[in-house]
Amino acid sequence: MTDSNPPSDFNSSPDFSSRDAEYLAKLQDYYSDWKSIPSYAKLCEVFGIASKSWVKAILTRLSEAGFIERTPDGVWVPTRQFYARPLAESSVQAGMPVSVTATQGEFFVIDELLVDTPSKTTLIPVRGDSMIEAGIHDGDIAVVEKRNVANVGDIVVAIVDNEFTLKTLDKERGHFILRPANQAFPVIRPQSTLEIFGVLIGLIRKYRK
Amino acid sequence: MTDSNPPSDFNSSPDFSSRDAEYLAKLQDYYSDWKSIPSYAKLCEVFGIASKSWVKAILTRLSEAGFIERTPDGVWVPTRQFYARPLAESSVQAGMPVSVTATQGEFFVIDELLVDTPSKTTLIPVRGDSMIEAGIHDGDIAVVEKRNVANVGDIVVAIVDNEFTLKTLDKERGHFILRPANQAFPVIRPQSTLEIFGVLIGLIRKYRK
DNA sequence: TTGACAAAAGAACGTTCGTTCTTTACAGTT
DNA sequence: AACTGTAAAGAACGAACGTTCTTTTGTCAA
Repeated sequence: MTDSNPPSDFNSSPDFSSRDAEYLAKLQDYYSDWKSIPSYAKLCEVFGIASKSWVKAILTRLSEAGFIERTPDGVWVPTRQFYARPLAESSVQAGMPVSVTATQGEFFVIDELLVDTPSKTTLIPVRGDSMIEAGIHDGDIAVVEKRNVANVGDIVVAIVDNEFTLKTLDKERGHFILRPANQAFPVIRPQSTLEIFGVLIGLIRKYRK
Repeated sequence: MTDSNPPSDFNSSPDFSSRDAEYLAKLQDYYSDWKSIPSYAKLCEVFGIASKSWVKAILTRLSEAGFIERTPDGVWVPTRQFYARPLAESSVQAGMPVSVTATQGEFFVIDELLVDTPSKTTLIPVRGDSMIEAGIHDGDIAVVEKRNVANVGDIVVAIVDNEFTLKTLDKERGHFILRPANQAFPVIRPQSTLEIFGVLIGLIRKYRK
């Protein structure tokens, strides 16, 4: 019974059986705990079987299905697909509703989606409401790429009078200014030079918990 | 010369030398490529040294410094700290500026921060402006946990008349309703039963590129 | 120039690993 | 009851692995 009961609709590798999907789930659980794919002997325990050669056969099929791969040194490692989050094809209309059509689409790893250069990226919690009209709320987490240059229109973390602040960078009569996205707050016109700490490249919000 | 030139200010383990920081960087680079910590022999190449026993000594120190650990089976695995993003202690005041004091604080892995149960979490792009007053913009990515129950006040992805929509769940005279966060849009009062696809647990925004 | 110590190398060894090949168990079909 | 294919088990083996212990190299201070 090969693929008579496919595990899900995002894989159609011919030799990937529904039982393999169970093995994949167990491997994903183990990896989620330990961030490592263990030896064949250990995988016997993880999979609940007793045969190393069968473990190898399973991993080979998981590899052909694109969930894991081997380094040039023969070490099994996960692929993107292994631990990625599915991105639904249908977007939700926050405006008008749209038909429920497609199911599974692309995959994304959130971390990789938001971070280009990890060593230069930092997370900064946002306090206050001065950027609320830009959809940046108190409690949001700003993903900031540290660099001291920015373009007009960028939202930047600037250091003004030795203080951090998050504002939109703009130019007024040849001088850089920092513009809040809240009419209750004043535009900041730095007296001396304007020092840029970094540029906002992403935003994270976590609800409830 | 132990720690005469510390690698950075977020670690003060007594036996963690500045050279160990270089080894850590090389290990992080390798791990970033292969998502795996290889054998001691391979690490000799990675570190540019020739001694397996010295590799072990290095890994032991990295372990004591909290960057890696061993599974019960002896496999080296990274800790959170190994590949985490720093979270600045000072928040940025989107409102009023705050002094620049602290430097490095906690660490977070964005993926783990936003996702509790990977298998039930999906990403859905947001289209339209009906939730804009909740700071949810066109083009944002909704992190949605798939489940069919929700509480009043939750922002939910609901299926109304076979259509997806993102709204705040509310109750009106004993009936569930879906409330937009934009006065230009109408409250949705489902005729039949209201089907919940999932609950919004997070939001991601990516600026520019 | 000797001593002391850290950094690194090297050798030796028992264990574990992945691989290959052969064999068994089981279910469905004829 | 025999056939067929899949799923799994098991044995055997050389290579690779981690560990431990000993030795060398380099550097600074006395």
